[in-house]
Amino acid sequence: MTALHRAFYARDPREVAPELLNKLLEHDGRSGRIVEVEAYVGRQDPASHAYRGPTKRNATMFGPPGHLYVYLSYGMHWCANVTCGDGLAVLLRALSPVAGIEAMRAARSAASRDRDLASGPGKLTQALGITGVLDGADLVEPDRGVCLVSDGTPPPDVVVRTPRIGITAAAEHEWRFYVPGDPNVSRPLIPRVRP
DNA sequence: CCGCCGATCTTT
DNA sequence: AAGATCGGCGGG
Repeated sequence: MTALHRAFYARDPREVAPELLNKLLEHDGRSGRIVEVEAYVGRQDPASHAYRGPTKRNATMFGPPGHLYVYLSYGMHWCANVTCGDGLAVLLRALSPVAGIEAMRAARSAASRDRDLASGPGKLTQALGITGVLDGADLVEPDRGVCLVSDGTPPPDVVVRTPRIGITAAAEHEWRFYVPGDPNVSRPLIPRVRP
């Protein structure tokens, strides 16, 4: 494990998550700036895939940190996480497109505006061409064409924090983080509570 | 703009 | 049977 991997290792994903904001995710000539993430706190988090311990699906979450955990959501959308070791992970929820935008438009025919290209966890994998074959890829010392880098832009001084989207268990925790004012964020506001 | 609903398939 | 989602459709 390198020093860069150690930046993720066994660290609380609630700390790692805001630090990932403004980093770049690159794949296949396309890249986007990370503008929205959520922390999943492993065995102690009922909303995490790792809550019940290691399984075939979540094996990558229990592998080395700084790797990509990809899973199929609702039978049709791929979602991507950065692993932090020991079942801990950060879900990548939205990107601001930076390079390869034409390729993203081609991959995202449903997007009528560029702000819809990667404004959700399933959309961003589609925009970058990330699928389950990349599950387990090393993001720090890239081995399969997908990587996480910084272009020197630090995380924002102020980060918006809200409850996580689309979960029912442990919904009370504010473990979603996003860049204020960014038009690519999946849902700018705090999700409404159903009566 | 907002809310509802179906698609699709893996996991429990 | 539910799920870390998305997009099309209808209504306001």
